[in-house]
Amino acid sequence: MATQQTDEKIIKAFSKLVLKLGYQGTTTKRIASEAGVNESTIFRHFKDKHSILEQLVNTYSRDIEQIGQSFEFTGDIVQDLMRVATIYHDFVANHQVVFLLGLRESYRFPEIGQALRQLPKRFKNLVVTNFNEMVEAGEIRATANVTEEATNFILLNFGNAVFTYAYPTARLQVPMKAFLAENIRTFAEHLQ
Amino acid sequence: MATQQTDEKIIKAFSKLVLKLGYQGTTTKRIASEAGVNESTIFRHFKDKHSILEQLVNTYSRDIEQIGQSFEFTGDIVQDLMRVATIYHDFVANHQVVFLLGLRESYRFPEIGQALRQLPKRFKNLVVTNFNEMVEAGEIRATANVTEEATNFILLNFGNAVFTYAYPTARLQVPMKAFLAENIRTFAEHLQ
DNA sequence: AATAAATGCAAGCAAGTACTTGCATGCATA
DNA sequence: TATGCATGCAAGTACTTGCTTGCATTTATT
Repeated sequence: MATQQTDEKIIKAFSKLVLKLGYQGTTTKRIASEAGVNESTIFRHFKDKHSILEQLVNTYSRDIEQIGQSFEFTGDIVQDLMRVATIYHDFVANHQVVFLLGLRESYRFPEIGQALRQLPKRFKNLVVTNFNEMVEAGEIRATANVTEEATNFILLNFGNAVFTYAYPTARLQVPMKAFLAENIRTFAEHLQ
Repeated sequence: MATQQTDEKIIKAFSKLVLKLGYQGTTTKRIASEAGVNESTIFRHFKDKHSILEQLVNTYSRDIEQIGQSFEFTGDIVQDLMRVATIYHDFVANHQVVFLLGLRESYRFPEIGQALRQLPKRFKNLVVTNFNEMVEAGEIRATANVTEEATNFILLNFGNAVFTYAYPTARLQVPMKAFLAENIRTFAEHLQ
């Protein structure tokens, strides 16, 4: 029942369609057509439609654990925050489907919400660790409230990501590169 | 075909259900039951299901134009930003349904996306105006990049709103009052 | 009391949905 | 060449959805 090639075709089609049409709009017939596969074949590879999503969420969760494992702080706050932000946005870009489905359908699929929540958690830890080291090193002034600053940093990046992927046509949107180079820098400099 | 009372019952039921069940999950049969009204009555008041949503979006758009019309800056940046943030979050709280539907379904209903985009625009204008005055008044240092700071401010608030309403059960979430009192203050103080 | 408007009720329709089934066909491996 | 596996194909099932219709009943207005 499983040539991996077909699995991938289905997942790829599913992903592409979900971005355009949402979960419900992504019907099994459309998936089949987009994947160049018969509808019945989908159900030979996946128990049901929901399992396709499940597989994507699993990948997402597995990838989350890799985040920041080999991250080395440079000691320069501006550089460090820019790198953290870059990692964050790369991750979201590579998991757009789960990210968006989490926004749109987490009320219906609690497990996605569950998995999604790990992301800010993980990044907040990373940032808090960094901030604490920086305070000790004198790179951040001692009066700074580390927790709030870290939260603000995450919310800023999260807000930008939602804007970028949920409203691809909006105007406020800052191109990602400029956002990382300028807005994150602005934020970081405030801490010094 | 129109006693306003019934109109309101339907809209209220629709709103309540959409928050829990999303647009597609909010079936006309459920609306009827929640509103205590016969299903056919819904279609005597609204052309179709989508028109219920339309009416909410119209209200949203009308209300947006009121924002900031009578806003007077105090000259104290911390206070001003806290007030702007409060107005923002009150607005979102009063229009949760449209805000959430915009997040979830704007790919399907472009008009909602359209209406939603006015909100950050409007607020960004408000903030930029304020910032420019503050720079002249010496309340914000002249070296500050007004546009980026304003964008960051909006994204911060937006991110927090999305977190609050899209993931009501998440843990990173900062209670709104604390967010306004502390995180916004932290942000504002950086500008001085 | 008489008229008209708003609603309830019950049945139903057309279209779409996820998913199934039985069989024929192609393809690779042994 | 023969066997088995993955797929295509076509038809169909059971269910849900938005929406309609015809008629009886209530409610408000004059």
